[in-house]
Amino acid sequence: MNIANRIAPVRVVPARAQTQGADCAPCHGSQAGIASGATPLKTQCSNCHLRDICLPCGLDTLDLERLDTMMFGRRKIKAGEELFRGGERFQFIYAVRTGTFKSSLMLADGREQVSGFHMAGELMGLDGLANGRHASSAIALEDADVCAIPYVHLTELATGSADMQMVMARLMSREIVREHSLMMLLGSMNAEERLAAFLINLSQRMKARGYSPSEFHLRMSRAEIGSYLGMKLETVSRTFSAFQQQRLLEVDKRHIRIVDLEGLTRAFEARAH
Amino acid sequence: MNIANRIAPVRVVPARAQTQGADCAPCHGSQAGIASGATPLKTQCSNCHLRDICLPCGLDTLDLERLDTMMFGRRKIKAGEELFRGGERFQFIYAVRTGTFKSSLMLADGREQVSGFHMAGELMGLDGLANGRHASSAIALEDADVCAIPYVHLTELATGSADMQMVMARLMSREIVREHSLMMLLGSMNAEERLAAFLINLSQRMKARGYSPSEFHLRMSRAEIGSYLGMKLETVSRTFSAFQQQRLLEVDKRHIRIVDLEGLTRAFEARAH
DNA sequence: CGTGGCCTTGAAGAATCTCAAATAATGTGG
DNA sequence: CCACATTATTTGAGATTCTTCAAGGCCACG
Repeated sequence: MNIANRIAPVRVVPARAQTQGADCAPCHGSQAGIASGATPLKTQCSNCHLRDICLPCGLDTLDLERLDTMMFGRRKIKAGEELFRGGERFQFIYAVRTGTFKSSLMLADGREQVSGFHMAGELMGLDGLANGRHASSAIALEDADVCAIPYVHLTELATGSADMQMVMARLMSREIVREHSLMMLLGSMNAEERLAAFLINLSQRMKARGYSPSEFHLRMSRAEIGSYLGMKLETVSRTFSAFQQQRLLEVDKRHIRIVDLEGLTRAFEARAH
Repeated sequence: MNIANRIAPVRVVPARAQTQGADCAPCHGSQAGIASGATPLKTQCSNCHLRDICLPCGLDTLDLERLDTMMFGRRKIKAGEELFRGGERFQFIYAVRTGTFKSSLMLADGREQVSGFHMAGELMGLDGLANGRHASSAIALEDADVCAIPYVHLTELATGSADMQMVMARLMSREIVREHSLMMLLGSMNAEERLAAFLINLSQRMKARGYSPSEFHLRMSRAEIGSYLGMKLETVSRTFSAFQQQRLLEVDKRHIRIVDLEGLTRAFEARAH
């Protein structure tokens, strides 16, 4: 089993059908309830270029049509802005259309812990159901664009369709599994393994979206990577340098080129014992 | 905000209604599909002493009656035995009735990472939905007794009831939030903070079940605590000793008495910065 | 009463963090 | 277009925390 698959998306069987606990969603016309920033755009899940890796993935034509009847608002978020904040009332689930987000948890003393990075087709906000309030905040790392999916509508839809219910449940479960991987990583890996796992996971997600899996641009800072991986930014930086010296990567600031994927994979399987 | 609340259960509003992503479930009569160990016992959710902290929590009388019509199998597990294993086909969600479990993830190289401890009224197995296979294993830490809840039945029930759907979704979301807390802990706390958080969380869960919050018996070994908290067993042991010297605890092997809860709470809020 | 498992403790070593400084990249206002 | 402020990144060196290795004690069990 490939540990990299456990780091976030977790893709196991047919691939396509499980990109991540995140997905795109139908989008056409804004709707009451969408807070500021809603743009009256008309798009539908069935036409969305992300349909295969997003929410509708796994649904049959009938359910897809029903999804299309929903009026999802679109929302544009500028780099650095919050999509939602921890503690805020939970109303929507958000599907990333373009851009990248980080989600993070706040401690009373102000410490921040990044709990995930989200790219096109991935969902955010699932943690809000528990208490009716978002547990985490979502912040755009670059200018971004999301579908705001009213949770109540989704529930209504699910009431009639077992498939739809299944999809929802699976999405949440996938989020749980994704977090499992992160726990694993935080609980029992060293710096090199963590960073290797992170990069391999990113690589796979880029690939799933049609981008080069071996060369990409990081949207997050060293500090954010560090927070996510449970290490200090200096350690992240040093580990990047180490990988470069081992000729596994070529690093130029945020531009990454994976030179030796096999080696990188070994880097996080190579446990002392 | 109390970080302890973020360590596992995460209880925010009225308390009762959110004990943990785990719950008891109706139990009467065994049913086809329950593997070995099923015992034909007849109990119903509505009569279960765990009903307020388990699955039925939050359901109205009608839904409760519908739950009662389901035939849940009971299963006894001896200390050290597996309830289910990672990779196994997902069929049931399990509610702890008596005893304590640990759930853990396996890495290819054999390393184990404990991802949670589960006590009466808490649910296990929610991570199986994602791929139709359990991602983690559940092992009894002492002789235990569970309700095996066939997932498909639950889905059927949910198809008719928005409330039931809500309950399910909330359970899963709670699991996500619970894991958030662990991530936070693993990602940004030192040994003392981790152990303090762990003990405070345990204390709260004991209290919610009617046991003394200040004096209890640990069901897990130092190694298991260590795995869960991302530290070595020796470090766990040393940290226990340190707390004892600081007169926060009295520790006798697995018997714990919290002498100074306030101090313990400070112990994991007291960050260097 | 011997054996194995679990826990505690010490001492040395390794990994990571902290502090500090230099460099590079970016944006601002003149 | 340039000087300057700001932020992100890299790198070094010492401090700290946690781990590793090792030894001994306690307890339950056969």
